[in-house]
Amino acid sequence: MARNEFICDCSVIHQDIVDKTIKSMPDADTFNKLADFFKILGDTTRVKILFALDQNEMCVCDIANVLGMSKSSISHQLGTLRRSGIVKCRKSGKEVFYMLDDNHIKEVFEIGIQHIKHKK
Amino acid sequence: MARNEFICDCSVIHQDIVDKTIKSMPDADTFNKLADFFKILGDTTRVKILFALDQNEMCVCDIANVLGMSKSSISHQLGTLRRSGIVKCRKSGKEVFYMLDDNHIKEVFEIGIQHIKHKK
DNA sequence: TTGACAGTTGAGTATTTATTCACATATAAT
DNA sequence: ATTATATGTGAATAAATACTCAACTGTCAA
Repeated sequence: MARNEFICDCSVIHQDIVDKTIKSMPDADTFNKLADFFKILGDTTRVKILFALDQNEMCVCDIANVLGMSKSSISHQLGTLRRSGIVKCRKSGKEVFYMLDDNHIKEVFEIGIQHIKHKK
Repeated sequence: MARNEFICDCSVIHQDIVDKTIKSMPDADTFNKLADFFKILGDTTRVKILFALDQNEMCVCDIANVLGMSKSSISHQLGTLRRSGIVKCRKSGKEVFYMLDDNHIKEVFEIGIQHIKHKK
């Protein structure tokens, strides 16, 4: 009770479960990085980009045309994906070709699709 | 060129790739649902809740104590998770026990952890 | 050098959303 | 009935963020 009043306003019902669970929890940094990873995938535009890049490497202009969006918005999102280590790029003259830099993306997508089909 | 000027301001560099990719893209609804699924996972509090529930079913008060957060915020997040079909609950007297309702969660987490370790 | 094109980027705006707060609901115990 | 406890919920606030716009860099070609 002494500790809990500083943490939240409830009386703990199952102290044993709470203690056991707290011990098993990874550190905050792991949770933050995990959430950040999923946050990146949690945007329609980025999901489309990643799906497209899973098929071919593409330049910014190609991606913009596939998604029917402006180059600027695509470039912003590619920057986000690049900083997250999910895509990488290679320059070729004036063009910059983007490609996936994480072979887990396809697996994650497949599980996601299983989820949405299961819950249709 | 005629179509592209309505879509974005760029001249398409690789029309064949663009056309092929557009054909392979799922419908917008699928992308939206996929992004929504990942968006749910893209929050530190919800990730922690799901990790905890993967170990034991727990009541709201227990979860609040494990995370060190208010019952209200936990309840809000549980509502979000419930509406997304990721957790379900059972009532027992005054208490409401929450548990996972999607066996894909653990798999998705494992892939996410692989990602963050790979990119440390 | 000049122009055209591919891409990047910072500021601004509008939308989404996580938490808090206050209150409501529900169940159990007295 | 009344009280206490467990949870749910609407409104408000603050923070995060996706897109647009305008300007910029860098590269190629004439």
